[in-house]
Amino acid sequence: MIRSSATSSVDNLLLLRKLKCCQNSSPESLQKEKPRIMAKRITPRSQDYSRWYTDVIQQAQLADYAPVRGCMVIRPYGYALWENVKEGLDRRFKATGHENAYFPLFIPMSFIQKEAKHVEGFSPELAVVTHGGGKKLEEPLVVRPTSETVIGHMYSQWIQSYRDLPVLINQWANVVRWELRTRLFLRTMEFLWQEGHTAHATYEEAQEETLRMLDVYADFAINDAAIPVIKGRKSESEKFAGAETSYSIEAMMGDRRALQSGTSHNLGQNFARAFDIKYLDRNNELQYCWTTSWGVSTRMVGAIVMVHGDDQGLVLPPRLAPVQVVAVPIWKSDEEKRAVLEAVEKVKAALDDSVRLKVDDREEYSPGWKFNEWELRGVPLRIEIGPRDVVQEQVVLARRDRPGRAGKSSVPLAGLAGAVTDALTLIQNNLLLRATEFRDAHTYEPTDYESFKEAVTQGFARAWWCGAISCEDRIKEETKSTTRCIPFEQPGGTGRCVVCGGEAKEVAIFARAY
RNA sequence: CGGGAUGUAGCGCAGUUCGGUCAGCGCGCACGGUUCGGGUCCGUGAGGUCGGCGGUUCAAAUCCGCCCAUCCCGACCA
Repeated sequence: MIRSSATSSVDNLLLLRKLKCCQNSSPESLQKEKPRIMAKRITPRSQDYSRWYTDVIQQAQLADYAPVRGCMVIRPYGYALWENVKEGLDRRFKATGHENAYFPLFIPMSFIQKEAKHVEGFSPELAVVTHGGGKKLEEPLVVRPTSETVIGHMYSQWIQSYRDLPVLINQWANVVRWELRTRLFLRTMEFLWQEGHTAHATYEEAQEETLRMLDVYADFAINDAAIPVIKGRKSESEKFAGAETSYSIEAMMGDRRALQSGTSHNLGQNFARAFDIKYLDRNNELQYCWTTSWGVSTRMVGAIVMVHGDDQGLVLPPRLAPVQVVAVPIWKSDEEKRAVLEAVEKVKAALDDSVRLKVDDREEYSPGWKFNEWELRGVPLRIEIGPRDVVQEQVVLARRDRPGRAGKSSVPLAGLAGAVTDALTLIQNNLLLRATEFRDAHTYEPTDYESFKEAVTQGFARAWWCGAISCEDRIKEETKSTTRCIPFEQPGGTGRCVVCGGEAKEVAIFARAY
């Protein structure tokens, strides 16, 4: 995964805190403010985006900070979301011929050191176990930051012949990278992910696999997560440590910064040579395998939060939402209660098979309170059922993607299931449309360096680049933005490098990134 | 590792300048009532070795020293 200098608006944050102190100490503001609202309020995105992000995650109960620095606890609601992400990906992996397996958490230190670029890239962020059972270990064990090495080691034993190829294995696991600056879901010291590892007889097959899995990621992101992504190749300086070529899907977050949301690597024969992964071909000649690896992590959850969320909280795409529909009954008298709950039973019967439905019949909270709560938690569709609805044999549907009255409509109880699935489809499509429009509205095509510098403060810059590292470095140094990827979709022809004016054969996407 | 800041109830904070009813407020939580179509309102109550250790003092949340933790900036980052 690619990371780059994350300039967050910390100064603002500090300022805010100070401001808040001052307000609190002023006696009149202390008494009359509506403190109840304050307690559950989310910082508006426009005021402080990163604070909004953590507010939403904590208040929606996706995750919480762990007692260990840089680590987080994924709470049941957040884990349910992750499980849906897993399911969507896993289904696609199986459909493309992959099997799941599990490799160990501990990796002998010497393994990591076998591939030169791999060591170089990973050593600064390794967690190393030196003692076990009260004794110093002969050889330190690395807590896996990724598993190319152990898996390569095993592949070298499993693969003898071209008949054994291809090997198509995926594993769902946790990995550890000793990060200095962490953010919930986006970069934590331990995170959950999936890592696919494949071995092939030829470069072409490996390349095909690498691109196939990138397509799988893009398909998932677009169709399940409703996140538009740009597929492309990583620049030399941004590629995976040990890869021949890296590819990624890049998405634009709500603050217009980029987030790499999945990567796929053609590892060439680098790991095959380091781990001796060889096979006999049809001519009885010994050949090195060609391997690939590809991964998507819990970072995807962060992307979902940042792409769709608004100032009321989370907005979850229906395909992935742990709760797709929440029903809130409303009543005053016991009599009404009976009638309303009876209607709720009908709703349940109509929807239970087709959607993930939750009935919130808690009596200790008012309907208004529940509305806010479930909006904060991002439930795509709400059903309100009160006495008036019972009389008219209808319910009120409220769409999360259109807050307030605008998103409400009355539908008859008869045929509710159809109306609900239609609404969910509508919401799913609308989220993707909205995110795509937002991204496109903030994507620029600067042709000179001055406008380029402005563009990367506003969103994505799609610009000609000569491919020189010096130009890339200058951009990074002067604009804090990085090469996100060289998109597959190219205008064709040649242009002038936006930095040096030299001949450029490709355009690249530049942006400030997480 | 360098620079900055913070640590007082589950959460957010006041109190620290000028040591002495300084153990306080709001939210949350528990109980009772009242409300319920967009975060009802009222009452009662539980809850804290003031980050830790040491020092100064008749007296320390408050002053001094050391330590620890967290956050931010920088460095670093497939």
